[in-house]
Amino acid sequence: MIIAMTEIKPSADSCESHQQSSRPYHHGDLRKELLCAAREMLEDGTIASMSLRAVAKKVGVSHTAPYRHFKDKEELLAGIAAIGFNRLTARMAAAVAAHPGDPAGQMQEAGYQYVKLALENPPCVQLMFGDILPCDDTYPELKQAGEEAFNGLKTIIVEGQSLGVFKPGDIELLALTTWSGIHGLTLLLVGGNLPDILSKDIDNRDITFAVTSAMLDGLMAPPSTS
Amino acid sequence: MIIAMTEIKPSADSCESHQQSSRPYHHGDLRKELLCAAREMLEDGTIASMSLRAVAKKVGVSHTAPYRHFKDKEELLAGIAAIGFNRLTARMAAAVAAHPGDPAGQMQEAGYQYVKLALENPPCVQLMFGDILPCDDTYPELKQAGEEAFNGLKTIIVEGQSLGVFKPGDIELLALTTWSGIHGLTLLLVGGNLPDILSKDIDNRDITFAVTSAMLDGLMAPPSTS
DNA sequence: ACCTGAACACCGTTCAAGT
DNA sequence: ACCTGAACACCGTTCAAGT
Repeated sequence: MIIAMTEIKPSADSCESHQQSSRPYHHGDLRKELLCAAREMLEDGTIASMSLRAVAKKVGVSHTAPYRHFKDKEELLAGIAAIGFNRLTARMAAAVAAHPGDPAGQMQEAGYQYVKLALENPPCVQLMFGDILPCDDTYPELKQAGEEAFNGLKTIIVEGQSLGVFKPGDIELLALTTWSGIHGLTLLLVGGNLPDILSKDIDNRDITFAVTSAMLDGLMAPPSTS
Repeated sequence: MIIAMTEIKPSADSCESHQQSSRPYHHGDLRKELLCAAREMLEDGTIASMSLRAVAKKVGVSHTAPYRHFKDKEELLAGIAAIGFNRLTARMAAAVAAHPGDPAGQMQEAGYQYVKLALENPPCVQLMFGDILPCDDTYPELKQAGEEAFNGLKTIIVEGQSLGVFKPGDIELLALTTWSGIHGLTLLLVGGNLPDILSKDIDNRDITFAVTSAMLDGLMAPPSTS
């Protein structure tokens, strides 16, 4: 069964203040606070440099308190990755809404949103796709969040096909192809693996649009009509 | 200046035995042995689980000995990543040689070689592209190895254009597009992010060829001639 | 030159104990 | 229920000392 793309959670893009406030012992929602603080720490640093102990200290609890809410450091990381997928899904839906009836435009915009999100928090992307977390049923929330994001992409392709803008063909395969292209570009940009390759004055939006265009049109020359 | 793709080193695909042998104090080439042992440890485990101390123990030296040969754990990791790029370059060159005069076939084969190499040692790919190591001039050997691999791809595109098989257009951009597609597919496969998406009986070779075909042909429907 | 052992400041995780 | 502090087995890294 394919999971339908249901409602898009607003997924509050910001976090409450997590300074150690009034209550000396009981926090309002320590789980969320830890998740949020960890996400922030990830933004400037690596996954390895984000220690559970440091997160606990930032929130103002002892270094063993997180174990009341997460079995593991891994479980915390899985929570962060799930948030990442939810945000991606939300932005893709917004991209679709912004270009009604224009699947190619939707695809370009969705790709750019993907790139932008990734650049805001590269280590989070690493968490979502870097083979760090298990993709099986260990973290159902994570798995479902990932599938919802993929379904968002498939929706664009299905609409493109029904409008006759995209070629007919296996949806899963076409979705995988476009996902691969955008995903690969994103990771190359995030990883900084494109240093001298690109002209200096071209920005990420232009690069993303250029690459998605090339992907949509294909590389092969049209059959000669001679 | 673009660095030309020079000679392909055979880059011995296997390692010498690294059991602690005769010499009690001085090793023949401890640097290489450490690199090799670390690469092997990476194959079954994660980057985090591969500790410098464990590598040293496996080779049979004290846990501080590696510091005679590597400034850092990071420097060791950079050495492993460079080896990965060299192997990729070599396999791409072999893919080109296997399909003379057929750029599309070269591209498909190169893509498959990329996928295959990645699946043999996923954490190594993470090291090569996962934003873990700096891409600047900190590790010149690593940087050059990466550029050589990218040049191998560009070579295919240049030949394809001159034969009229591929569209004309900016080479860097087309190379980036195909690299992104293959790179993204590889990481999705390595990361296990494609669990229920794919039919169970289709193997990686078929998937890779299908995706690269879709990339070469593009997704857009041909302009209607009505 | 090359390697060792002790030492330091960090981890993640467990567990008995406190509120 | 929720949190703490001590304790354990690990890290990476430094440094004086050994061959």
